[in-house]
Amino acid sequence: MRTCPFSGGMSISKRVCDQCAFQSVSLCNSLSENDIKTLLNLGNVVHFKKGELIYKQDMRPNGLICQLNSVVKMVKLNDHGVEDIVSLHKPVDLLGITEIISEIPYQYSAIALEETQVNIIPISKFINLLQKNAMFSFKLNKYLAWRILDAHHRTDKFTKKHLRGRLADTLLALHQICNFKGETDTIDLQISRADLASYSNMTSSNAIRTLSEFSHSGLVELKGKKIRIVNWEELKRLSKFG
Amino acid sequence: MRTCPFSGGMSISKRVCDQCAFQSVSLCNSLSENDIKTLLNLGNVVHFKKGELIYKQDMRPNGLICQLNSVVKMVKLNDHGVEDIVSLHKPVDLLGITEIISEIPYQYSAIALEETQVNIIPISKFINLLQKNAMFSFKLNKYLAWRILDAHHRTDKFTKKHLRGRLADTLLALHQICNFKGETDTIDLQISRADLASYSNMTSSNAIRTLSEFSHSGLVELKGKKIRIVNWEELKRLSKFG
DNA sequence: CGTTCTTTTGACTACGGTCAAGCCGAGTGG
DNA sequence: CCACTCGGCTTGACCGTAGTCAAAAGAACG
Repeated sequence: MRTCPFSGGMSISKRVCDQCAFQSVSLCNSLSENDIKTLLNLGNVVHFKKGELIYKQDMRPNGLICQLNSVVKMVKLNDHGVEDIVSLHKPVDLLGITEIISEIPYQYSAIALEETQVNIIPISKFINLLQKNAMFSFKLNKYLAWRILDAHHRTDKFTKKHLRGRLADTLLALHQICNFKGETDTIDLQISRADLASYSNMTSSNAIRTLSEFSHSGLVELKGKKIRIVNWEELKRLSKFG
Repeated sequence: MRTCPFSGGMSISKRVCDQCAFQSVSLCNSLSENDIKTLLNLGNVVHFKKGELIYKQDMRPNGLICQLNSVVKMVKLNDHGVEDIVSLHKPVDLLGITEIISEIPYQYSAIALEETQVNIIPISKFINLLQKNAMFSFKLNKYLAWRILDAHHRTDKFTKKHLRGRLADTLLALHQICNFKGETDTIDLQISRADLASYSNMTSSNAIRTLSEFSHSGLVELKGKKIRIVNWEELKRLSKFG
């Protein structure tokens, strides 16, 4: 089993990346350990507290963020001034890379869900690396291609599935996002029901309703914000179509 | 005004690419004329008739398709065995590049809407170019980044807009797709109402209903498959939110 | 222990999907 | 030249999924 051994360019711990779902694109699928080291050597480490804003929508990027420890959520202001959750990122991943490469302002805000460190790589150094190192650039193409496939998956999720399917999909995705902590069946993320809902593109009323439906039919067990997946098979079946 | 002067590596005609909407990603935004020439020199030209299948979903790619002349539609089989339209591509564009880079089977089928020529580049030659030429690889990163942004736009279209907004968005996109022919206000594409509907993620009943609503309120004029956009401002307003 | 925010549940509403019938237009044959 | 047929287009009536709104219960914070 391939491993993705990074944590902040400080200490090197093991993180299993082969479990990465389609939905949680990992840098480790395309970049080698040395590639990531090369990248991290260009930047410096910055500390963020729980709930802190890493960068803000509409601002111009001034550094590529390499997320090293905890889960980061991407949010976007909707027409009603509410922040919709767009995606969740687990370590190791690159934040804001699309905007940097396209030379546009951030499309989303990035928020650390837990206390975390990130590595910030100056844009010029990153671009220089890409323009000089064909193999690195090639691997980044692979990473971006996966992000495209992931985006298509997301569209399919929202256009082809009903409440139950979307929520099941979300739960499986959340599990993939936070399973790097070693927990097996339990989703333990500090996200509200409203976040859960907007990640599934539904109202929180419906997310809660559907979740309690899952709970009553023995698919999951709810303990506050913690969700334990009981019936994996049925949940996967629902996420395919239900 | 920048121009994108390609047609099949055979004769060189002018195609304006600066008009490219966000929705109709063009290769010319990221690759230079010389880059595209370099690419085309690796492959050979193949001719396709109107309605002909360029490649089929679930098959393994055996060449990168560079689309040179006419509009190509991407379709995906849905659960009911019907082909949903996923995207439309105008020249010059690369088809199946995501699958080739990710080394997976085609996610969609590609169909030529009109008689056309494509340039087919052997995968090994293409990969070799990427791995050797850092600058080319870098520019392809830009292209893929645009595709990611485009995919996000698509998700937004489907999750945040109602029938009218989605259809307005589709009409503006279709115009961008086929305006390379020189027509100014008219969308002249050989696609059925059902295609129009599935491109807008709605039933054909609703696409037709909404289209005739647009027609009655003077937004568009319908002449068979041809759609002439009359009230651009209102259509753009609707596509933002309606 | 009260204030405030989040979660939960219920009743109502509306957007959009389903289904079916009628219409139009192109191609075919009498 | 005019029925006839067949496929896509159009419209209407009905229904189901999911959004809105509100009220109450619970959790978190000082």
